[in-house]
Amino acid sequence: MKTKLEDIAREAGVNLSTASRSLSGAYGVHPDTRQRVLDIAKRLNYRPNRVARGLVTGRSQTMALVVSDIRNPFFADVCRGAEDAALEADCDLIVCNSDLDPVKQMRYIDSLLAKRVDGILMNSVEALSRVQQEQLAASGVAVVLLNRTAALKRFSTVAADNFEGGALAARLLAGLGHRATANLTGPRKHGNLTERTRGFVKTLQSLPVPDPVVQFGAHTFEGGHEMSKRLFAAHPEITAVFAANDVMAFGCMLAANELGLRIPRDLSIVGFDNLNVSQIVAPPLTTIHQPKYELGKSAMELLLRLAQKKDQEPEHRVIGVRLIERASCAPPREASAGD
Amino acid sequence: MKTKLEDIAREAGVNLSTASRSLSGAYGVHPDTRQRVLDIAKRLNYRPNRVARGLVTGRSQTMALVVSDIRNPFFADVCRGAEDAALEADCDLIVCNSDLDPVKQMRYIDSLLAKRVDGILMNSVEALSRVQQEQLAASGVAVVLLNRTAALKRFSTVAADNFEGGALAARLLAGLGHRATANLTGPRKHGNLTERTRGFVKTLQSLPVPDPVVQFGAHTFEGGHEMSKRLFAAHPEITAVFAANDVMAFGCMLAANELGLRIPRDLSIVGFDNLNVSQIVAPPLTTIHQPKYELGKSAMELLLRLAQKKDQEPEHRVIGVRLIERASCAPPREASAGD
DNA sequence: CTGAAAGCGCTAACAG
DNA sequence: CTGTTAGCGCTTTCAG
Repeated sequence: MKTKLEDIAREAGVNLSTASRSLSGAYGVHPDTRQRVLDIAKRLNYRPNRVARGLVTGRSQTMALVVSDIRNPFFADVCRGAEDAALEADCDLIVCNSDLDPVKQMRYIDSLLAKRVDGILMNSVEALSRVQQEQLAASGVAVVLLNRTAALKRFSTVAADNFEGGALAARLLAGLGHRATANLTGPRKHGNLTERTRGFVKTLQSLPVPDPVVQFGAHTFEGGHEMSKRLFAAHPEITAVFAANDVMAFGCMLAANELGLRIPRDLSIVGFDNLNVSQIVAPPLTTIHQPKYELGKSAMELLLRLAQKKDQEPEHRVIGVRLIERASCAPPREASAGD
Repeated sequence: MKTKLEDIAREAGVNLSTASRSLSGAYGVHPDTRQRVLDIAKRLNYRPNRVARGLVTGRSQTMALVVSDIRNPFFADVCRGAEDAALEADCDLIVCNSDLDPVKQMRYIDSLLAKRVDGILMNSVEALSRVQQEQLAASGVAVVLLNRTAALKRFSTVAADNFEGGALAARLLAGLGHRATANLTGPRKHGNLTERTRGFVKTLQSLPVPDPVVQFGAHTFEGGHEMSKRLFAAHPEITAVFAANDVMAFGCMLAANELGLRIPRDLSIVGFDNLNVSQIVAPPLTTIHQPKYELGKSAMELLLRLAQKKDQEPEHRVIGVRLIERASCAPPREASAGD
């Protein structure tokens, strides 16, 4: 039914291999012959079967991206950057949502390896057991991680300077006069988020300013919402919160609204990511900017290089962040009121 | 290097086909033999090569999703729904960002067909020429479209009731007393968005209320921003705008803020999609809700069915929408001030 | 420059 | 229940 190489070879009166060579643009074929083959291929609407080719070449021209959830706008940006880079190398991109679930993540990896993808770009590898990580490394696929705290040093990584981002938030809030602070962060195994927390806590300690109360939870809108409700109930003295990403910050804002807390009068909030929407929430969110699209793009470019030439040294790129000051932060009321 | 079926067959002292049968769980193999093979496979960390299997079975266990831009949270939601449904059927999902660019879209389709994906879920087919659509239909892949205005009736579709959504917006705004309205919409070829516009315009006319000024442009945050700046400059009399999706509405809100227009005092805005963030923008956005995740999931389930049994009648599902009233709409000032 | 032939790793008849 | 035998559609030596 589908026209195959054999059909066009027969039509052109040449051998299969000549047809193959003509189409793959290899040298060693007479221009006329080649043109003839090309014309016939076009006329017959020929589409080379890439899975057959893949079987012999061992490359699938397919990359994979494993993230916790594409609905987080951060990952959507990363995904777009990765996809654009992949497209330039004529590769397609499979996306997988792991929800940070070890079972799910391993299942995906198995499937990807079975399909012989050329490379895997992963949010994180922390959910995997040591043996699983070993297996992954042993499998030979190119891997690059989107965070730095890889248990195995052999994986390449590209990530934002999360520690510095947390530090930036700490300095801002402390500078404004906040002493009772909190931090909303993701699951303990989430490398990037806990790095931000570490930067925040360490910097506060160095200033010195009292330790923040840190809440671990789901790094989603809902997670931020839940954590905040609990936080405000247990710690009414809190005057500022640093959310380890913007969507958690949004959840926090919602919780604040529900309790009648005014931002930034009663509560200062700083996020992390600088999502597009963070400039139009109420009030516009002060946040740490990281170049999301570029991060995905850069990571995919590295992955493509790794997939091409094996046995390359792992590389570790860290990407700068910066503070974006908007309207969600102000000095604490107590500080000015002397209460 | 990688262990293959032959290795485990040799190790188990059975024939290749017996090994194959044991692993694929087919009937007709002695439980003991089967268990032995399974054990050896596990011990050797065997991963069946799915591309080899794909070559013989003709199925790749891979689906594709072609959207304009995954960074639009609407598509991220749809994508997640589609991915979850695909996962249940043991399929992976390739995602492609077309930017509604005909060349890019066709290039993706070519690549997907070459890889023999089992099905394609597409935002739209409007960007394709008639012949391209014919080719796609002739290729035999299962296709389902995420909008209803398919030029070719043979493609299945699942979409929200876009016309009704536009009508809902019209009735709300007209009921509030607005007479000078505008509509921000996407490119003319964008089926869903123009359908919303049609519902809006027709309903206004039936009320009757003066025709809105409709602006066509990029259906993105930036697009909404640009269109709004132009709109407010040319039509200062406008008191209400219906944006054909939430991200354009956000862009509109930004433009309004920049011009010092207060929402909803000076300007009412209604969006479409009911994105998560629309409840925390300033002010919370009145919008038309459509079940995004479910839409993607339902569409993928249909696609999976189509991919399984060929020659099935195309199916057309339309999913209900509803108005979510929040704080971005109010009666026009002129109406009450009598100006 | 072109042809013949040997696989890539797996499944699927068809026999036994 | 198990083994034998053909391929799936393409690339790639190796000869000519």
